[in-house]
Amino acid sequence: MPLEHDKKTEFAEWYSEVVKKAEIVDNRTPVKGANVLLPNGYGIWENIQKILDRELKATGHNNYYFPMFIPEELLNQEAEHFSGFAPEVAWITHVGNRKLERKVGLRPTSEAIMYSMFSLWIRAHTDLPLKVNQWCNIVRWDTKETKVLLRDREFLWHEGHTAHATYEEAEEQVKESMRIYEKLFDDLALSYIILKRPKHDTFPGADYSVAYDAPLPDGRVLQIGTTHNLGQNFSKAFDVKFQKPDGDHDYVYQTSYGISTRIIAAILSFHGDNKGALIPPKVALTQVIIIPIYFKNKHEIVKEAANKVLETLKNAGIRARADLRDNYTSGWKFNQYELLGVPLRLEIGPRDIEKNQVVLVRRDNGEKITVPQDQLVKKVKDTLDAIEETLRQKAWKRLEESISEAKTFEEIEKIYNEKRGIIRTNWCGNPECADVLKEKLSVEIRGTKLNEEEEPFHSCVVCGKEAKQVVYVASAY
RNA sequence: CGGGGAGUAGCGCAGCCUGGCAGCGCACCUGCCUUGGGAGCAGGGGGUCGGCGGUUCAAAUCCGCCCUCCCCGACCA
Repeated sequence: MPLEHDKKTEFAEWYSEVVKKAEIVDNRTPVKGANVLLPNGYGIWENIQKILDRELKATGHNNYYFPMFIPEELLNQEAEHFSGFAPEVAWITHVGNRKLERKVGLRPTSEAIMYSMFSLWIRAHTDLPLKVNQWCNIVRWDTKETKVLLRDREFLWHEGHTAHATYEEAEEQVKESMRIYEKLFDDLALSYIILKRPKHDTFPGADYSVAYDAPLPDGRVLQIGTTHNLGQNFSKAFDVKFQKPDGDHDYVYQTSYGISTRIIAAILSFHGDNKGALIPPKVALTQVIIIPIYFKNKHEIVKEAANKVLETLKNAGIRARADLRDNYTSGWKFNQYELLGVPLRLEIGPRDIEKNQVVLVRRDNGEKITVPQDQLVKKVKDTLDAIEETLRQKAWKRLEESISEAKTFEEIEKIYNEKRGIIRTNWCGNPECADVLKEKLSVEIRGTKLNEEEEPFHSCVVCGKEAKQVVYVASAY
């Protein structure tokens, strides 16, 4: 077994191991929580960027780049927003030996800097909607323990920010962002539950937040994406006004949404196994690895055949690579590329050349498929699709299995101790009851179903008073 | 921030108690040979033993101070 730790029984250790051995991240950097994304990891991000960027542009977003420096007074302009992020903002206080009169923060998110510019750009309803996207790095200097990709001090993300003339348009924008995200998650074969966050867990300064929680194998959930309806909270704070057709003035209605490199942690956790990573085909740096099977005196023939197959696949738009090195045995390569998570392996040796065929081996189930050369491209594409579909089905099955129901505190406690997962239960709406859950069981009220009023089926799981909502509770990263 | 553990080659570790040439496995380089599930043989390269100071003829080893990382807890958008 290539990995020393078992995914099922030692998930935390397995995760740390797979992140490093699958060459996703090298965290041997001088600064805790700020790591190197290696080609096999950054490649996932680049492909996510391509997918998202295409959709964002198709829906009228434009890419911008804003400064990463945010003066304190600007960040402070929306009080709730500031107090939400203040504890983890990194500040520049000195330049050389000279102390700055006003310290400058490194963006923990870009609302403040962006909206201060929006107020300069937006004059009238004819300037709306404004749909801004930015790809950038973010700094959130957690003093507590960091964890590769799950909680880094510096990470990459995309952030969409829009301004609209009406609340209804902003509502529509929230939905559009969700459609874009759900399409991406589908490409990544991730499953999730969509929740409207409770008040106390709403993005600082937002009217409400919608988030995607993905069930990880250890029973905890990971937020893989989020979208906020900001209402007029920020436009009032940053004075983003526009003139309406009737001549009146109003503050714009805003939304923001984001997906970060954290999602790579979800990809690894969902699809990896004890052999290593398994990168979903749509985002894998290498989709097909070609391994020549050499035999004495037949090196050149095999090498030539492998190169020919490589060309064919590349010309068909498939991200293929051939490992022609002869100082590693084919067995070693099989294991290596399984560790790296390449979804499909193609073997070609003297026997195959004679029969004018190749052998495909699926990373997800190890199945070997013999393919005539003239069907090569089609079979490879079909198999990549089949792998993705298998991963997707497994993912949704996991979500289904992770949800359970509890009426009483004792039941939650029991479920928490046995398998965790997502627990459907009832809540009175009092934040104190949420605190009790967090303190006693370290589980959080993650939210309510978004477009579905669910009738409480019991009294509040903590205090026993009348429940107002059906909520979903989980232990989160 | 509190409690515990650990820093020796890229990785994993031994050596420390009892001071005396800095080692082992994997990885890496060269050559031969091999290749359909992690081959073999031979040769080779790589070290501020976390840092600073002290004791000593002599420190990876003993003493002091500091730094970093990991685990548990607290805290945390």
